[in-house]
Amino acid sequence: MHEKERHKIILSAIQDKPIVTVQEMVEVTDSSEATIRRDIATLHLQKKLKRIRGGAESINPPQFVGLMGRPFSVNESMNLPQKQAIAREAVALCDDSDAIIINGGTTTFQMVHPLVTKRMQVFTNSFSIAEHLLKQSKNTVLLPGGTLYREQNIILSPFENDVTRNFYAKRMFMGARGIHMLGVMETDPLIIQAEQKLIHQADELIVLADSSKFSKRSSLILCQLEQVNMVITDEGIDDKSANMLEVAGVKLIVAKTINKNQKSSA
Amino acid sequence: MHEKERHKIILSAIQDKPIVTVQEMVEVTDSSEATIRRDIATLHLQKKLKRIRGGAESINPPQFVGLMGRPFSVNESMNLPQKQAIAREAVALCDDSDAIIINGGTTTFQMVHPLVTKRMQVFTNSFSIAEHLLKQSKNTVLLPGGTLYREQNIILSPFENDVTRNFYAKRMFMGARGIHMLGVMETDPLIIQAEQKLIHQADELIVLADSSKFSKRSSLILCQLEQVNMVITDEGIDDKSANMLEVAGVKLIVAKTINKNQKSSA
DNA sequence: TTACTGTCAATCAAAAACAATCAAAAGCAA
DNA sequence: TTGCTTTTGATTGTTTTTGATTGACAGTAA
Repeated sequence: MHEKERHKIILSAIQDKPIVTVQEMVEVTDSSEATIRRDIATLHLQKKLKRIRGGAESINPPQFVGLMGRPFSVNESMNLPQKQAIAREAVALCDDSDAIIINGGTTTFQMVHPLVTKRMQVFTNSFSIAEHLLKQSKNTVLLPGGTLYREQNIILSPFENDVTRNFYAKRMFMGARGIHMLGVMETDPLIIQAEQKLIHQADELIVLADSSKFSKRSSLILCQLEQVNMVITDEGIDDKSANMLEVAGVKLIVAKTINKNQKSSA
Repeated sequence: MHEKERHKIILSAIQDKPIVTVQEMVEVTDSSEATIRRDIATLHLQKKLKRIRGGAESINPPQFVGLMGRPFSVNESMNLPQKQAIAREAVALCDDSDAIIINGGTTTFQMVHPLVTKRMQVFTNSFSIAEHLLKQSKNTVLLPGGTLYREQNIILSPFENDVTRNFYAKRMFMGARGIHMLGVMETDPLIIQAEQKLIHQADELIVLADSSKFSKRSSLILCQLEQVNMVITDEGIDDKSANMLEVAGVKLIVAKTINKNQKSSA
């Protein structure tokens, strides 16, 4: 992995949560401690972050306090600029007074910020999204009932009788672990269950997935590609994947990442 | 866990309530007493808090932060020590692995703190309680589905089919606006509806009400006194009210506000 | 009184993080 | 390819942080 790439990842991660550790970055970038330390030292000199013992700290107080202060799997804080661009596009599709469903996930979480100025009805099983929308926006927030899972900050319910069935939305926005010819893929069976339940509660199904998701396959199929109305991704998507979506009849929106220092080394 | 993280946790904990103990922080941060003491000593030197025997104290005058950072209404922040004592008694009734229901309210909210060290199943319609328990404790947290009301930080649902019906608890803890011969009283019809739905989901109904509530009457009757199994209040309760409860067959617990050195922590 | 409990400071050893160094690997130009 | 430079990973020993232990002290109960 290139130095620039690592730097991007580190800076992204630090936007999501106030502190990142060297160890976390080692895992994410698959490089050595020494390298990460060098990176952090470099970025510190560039005043992009503050070096602290054990890792790095955001240089300015974070505007978004991260997902409930929980240690957020850093793996998922990758590609943050892409996710933000994708989320912006997603929200751009919505009007005030729309009713939408947002599934919990790191990409969908980025919808929070552009949603702040809206006044919509938002149904979400993400505790984090609910929390932020409640505090920072005037949107109506609805939640399904169930158990709160700390790991994912998500509300899941094994029960069928659920408020979910009483809510019907114009659009449902969903993240994914991978997008493949086989379908939209996820890893966690519980999440699969929750998302499948929600898919039927909206007119349109829109999947938010940064381009890295197209190279990934996961263990479980969430739904067929044909069930998806639209995919929003970033500029990194390859032609083969784009073609695959077209064949499946899925509309594709490519969100442009706003990034001055975008070196197209990929 | 890193020093900075612990410091943040300690400082945030101290904002939630006037004093935190070393033990609490040990459990929350999963580090040793020595480390917490060092942290508190450091923060004391930085004048971020005041070190006291057994823990730390907020440095600025008792600033009640209340539900989700929203300031309490003056009326409700008034009897905070009483409410805390009442809440402590309430939690003292519970064992680990109990399943309980907690209704949203300023008195019941005070149960959060003593609950931090427990490992129970907590069903609550209070977003604030859920939030704090999720972040600061290891309790299992369950939520009903419905709409999030900003005003009260409560989840309310007009629908009958609800996870609520799938949860059955040993005890339900409920606040009240007033306790009167006519019954337990509330003001908000929506809250009445939610609480009535929950009353049937527990073996015992326990009402938490500081003594000022006995002089108050509100507009709506939530339930008859006879439905209540127990009332927990503070030392300010008058004989007439105590007698009224006895006649109705309600067990009464009087929580002692500030005794010599009451450490009723488990 | 004595025994017990909780708090605390001092101390030490283990663990984690670190800086410095060097050799291997990767990149690049001729 | 060779030769040179940059980057990386591993190794070393040093420093910092942490957890556990000890004994001292104060408050409480018997």
